Amino acid sequence: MQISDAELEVMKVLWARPGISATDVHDHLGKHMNGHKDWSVRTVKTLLSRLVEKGALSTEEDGRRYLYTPTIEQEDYKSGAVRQFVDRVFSGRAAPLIAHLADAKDLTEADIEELEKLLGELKK
Amino acid sequence: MQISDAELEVMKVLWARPGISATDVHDHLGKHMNGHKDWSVRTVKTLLSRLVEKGALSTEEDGRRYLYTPTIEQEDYKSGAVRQFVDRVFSGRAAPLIAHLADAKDLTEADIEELEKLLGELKK
DNA sequence: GATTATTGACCACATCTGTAGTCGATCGTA
DNA sequence: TACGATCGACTACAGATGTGGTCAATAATC
Repeated sequence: MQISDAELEVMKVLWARPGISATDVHDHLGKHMNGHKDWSVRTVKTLLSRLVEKGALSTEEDGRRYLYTPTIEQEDYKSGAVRQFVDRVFSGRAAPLIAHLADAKDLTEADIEELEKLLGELKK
Repeated sequence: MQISDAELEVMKVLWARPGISATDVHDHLGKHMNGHKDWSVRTVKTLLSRLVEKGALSTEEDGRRYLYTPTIEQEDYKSGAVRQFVDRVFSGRAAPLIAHLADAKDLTEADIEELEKLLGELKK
């Protein structure tokens, strides 16, 4: 189940607040998503429809409108996305990916601490 | 500069062997890429053209044909791809990505060792 | 009650992608 | 030298994606 960039933004809103309407999704996209998502309501509705078609969202009627809820957990989606990405760019090898993260200085102090904690758990 | 999935496979061949012809790229795709890339030569040529258009490859005439060479380093591409991915799926936070890698058991023993080495360097 | 706003259903349309095909020129081989 | 293989240029075409419009029904407001 492929989810496009724009669709993913919509999913993020619904993962944070499952069971809201198209208009609500539109409002939250405007407000919370750093402003750079100023799609029209139509556009958001199209994205919602496509996500329903794809089976990523389920709907519940609420009077004349629909309330949307993700059918997949965000964490499950992320796991799949990570695996796909590692396969695609790093031919399935995870370590080089981490090296790149470090390179790009995308790792903060906090990230490094978290990494250490993770490593501790992995070695158990 | 967006590079699609299919185009990336072509780039991988050319990163490994810069300055080869379309036919050579086609042959290497068949041989080395786990067999699941059995595109026709036409398809490979289309991908090459698109990559040239996008500026990802440069060409050098060699008689009647072209030799192709990447204009971007593979490592640079990877860094960009990682950053984009982290932005898109993890809203820019790298640590959760690593947690997912661990979750998905995509990390082998060797990866974990490499991670430790990396951590050592990061803490310096 | 009449007008306006909202909603879902369906439609539009350009660009990107995957996957080739056609054509005219040329190169190598019988 | 005639013919098939190969090359690049151009064309094709369906599905995905980003972005939104139209329309008819209905809800909300003056």
